[in-house]
Amino acid sequence: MDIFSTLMQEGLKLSQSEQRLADLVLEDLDFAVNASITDLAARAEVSPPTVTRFCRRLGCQSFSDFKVTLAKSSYVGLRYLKPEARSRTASEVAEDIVTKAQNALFVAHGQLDLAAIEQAAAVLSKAGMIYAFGSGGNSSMIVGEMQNRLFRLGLRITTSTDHGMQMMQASAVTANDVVFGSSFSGRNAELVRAFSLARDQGATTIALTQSNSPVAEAADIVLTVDLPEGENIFRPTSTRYAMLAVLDILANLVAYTDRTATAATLRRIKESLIRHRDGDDSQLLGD
Amino acid sequence: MDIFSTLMQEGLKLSQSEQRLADLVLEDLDFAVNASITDLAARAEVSPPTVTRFCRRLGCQSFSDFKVTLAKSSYVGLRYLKPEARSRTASEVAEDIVTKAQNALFVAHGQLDLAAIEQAAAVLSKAGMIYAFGSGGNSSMIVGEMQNRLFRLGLRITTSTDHGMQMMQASAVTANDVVFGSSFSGRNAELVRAFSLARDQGATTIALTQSNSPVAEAADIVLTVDLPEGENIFRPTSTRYAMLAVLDILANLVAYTDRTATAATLRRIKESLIRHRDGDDSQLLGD
DNA sequence: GCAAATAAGAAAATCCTTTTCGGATCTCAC
DNA sequence: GTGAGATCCGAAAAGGATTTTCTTATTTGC
Repeated sequence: MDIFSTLMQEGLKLSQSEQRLADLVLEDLDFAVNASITDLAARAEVSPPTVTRFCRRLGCQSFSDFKVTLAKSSYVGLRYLKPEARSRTASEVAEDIVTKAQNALFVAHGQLDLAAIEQAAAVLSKAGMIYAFGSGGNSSMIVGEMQNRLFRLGLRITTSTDHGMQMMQASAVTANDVVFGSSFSGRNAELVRAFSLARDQGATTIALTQSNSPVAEAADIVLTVDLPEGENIFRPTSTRYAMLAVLDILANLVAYTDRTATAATLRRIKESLIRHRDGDDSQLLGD
Repeated sequence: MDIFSTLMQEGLKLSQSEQRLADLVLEDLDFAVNASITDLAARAEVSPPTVTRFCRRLGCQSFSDFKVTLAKSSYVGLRYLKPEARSRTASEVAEDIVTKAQNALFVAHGQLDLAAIEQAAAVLSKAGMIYAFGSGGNSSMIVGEMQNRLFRLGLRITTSTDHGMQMMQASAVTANDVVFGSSFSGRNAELVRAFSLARDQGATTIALTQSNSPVAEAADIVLTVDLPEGENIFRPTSTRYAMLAVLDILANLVAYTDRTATAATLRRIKESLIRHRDGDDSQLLGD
């Protein structure tokens, strides 16, 4: 368990002085991580022994252990709390985007519903045919990646970003098929309709979207990614990174679900990669 | 500058004892981060003052400053050095994929050639027409994203994943155009040819690829991402995350290059988003 | 209202870290 | 070679930081 989350959680039983320490640490992580025990104690208006006891209560052996743990575990979360910086220079933009992407991964990881992902992996690996639907720039990237990851495992998968085509395909599925749909906002009404049509046919539906959204409610299995997005319209959404990760986890689990079944396909891909590595080939599989 | 990279770099001028410390730290970061100065000194067979001097040489104020810096900056890198873990459970797979993605972002951020990105942004923002080329699952995702990010800024951009079409388009460009090409391996021979054709026409070429590769050498501006990829064929490449980040930075810089020019387009997009947010619309722009 | 538990600081002890100092080794010009 | 100057590095001491111990409130539960 990560110490940062521990500190933030509500139910934590702390005494008055310890709570003051916790607040101080959360409020100024930079200070907490760099200060000595006496400085920290002074600023929280407690005595040094109280700080030591506080660290022990949080599961650390000593104050320095606490500092190291804090420095490690909160590195990503630490920057998350800072107010939106107005970045202008290339270096600021780079820092900001990379940080946001790492944060998105960090937060999404904490939210992961592993049971749902495992269930989705099981369903996908047994599917007769997989239809991956998504529209708009971001979701169409996601379904493209979905295909890119799953065809390699020997699964039968097609994608569509066209609503008309999605409706027709959703009407044509059989009970053994799976319809996978991605929607960032969760309010893609056509996707909801496509799910509904597919469920009428007895197919299983999987949504990758925001929780408590129409799309989420329309699907059998829901993989949720709920991230706060900044207001900067110049900034591409960092949710993409999180969704990509969910997809990668899903694909990986599908691969592991039935290793013997996917092994043959993967071996062929690997051989193909090795065979072409030194030739004048365009490295399609690697690219 | 991140202390982890500093430690690894070759040209660092360290004395014998200091080198022994550096080796020890790199070899067992976990120990280095948790040990006291006396323990560390004892294990490196040097005296405590030498450790203090070592920390100062690396730009830290004190030993504890060094430990915190190490814990912070190497948190991601630290796990990177660990041998490939055989992950099986869903939770392990998730942890592994998220960590690798964060690592990829972390490492790529450190390698960024900001000058090249700024140059690319300047060239793109002034381009008459942009052609984005990439083949294979990963690179075609990248060029798709490239289009997704740049059309929003009012730029004229088309993509192609088809070599034949790429050749034809590359032959048809004018001096004012830009050809952007992505290749994970850097050995996409057709892309090299397309770059060469485009340069013959006087167009500017930008590559997003591995450094010192044929594709990198064939382009005017090179945005490099050099990441070691594990051997696990089941595992999707984490380089995608890094490339996506480079793209986001690029797109953001393009947006900032000429705010007045892109402002109009962005405003329309924003209005469109707001107008459709509560309607029965598929949220195309948001998705 | 009182025993037991808990909380928290003062003081002391311990341990860690840094500074100071001096000896050893190396470098390099002559 | 050889001596002046650098550099390296540990011993010892000084100075803090951290923890332990002890003690005194304060709270809790009965």
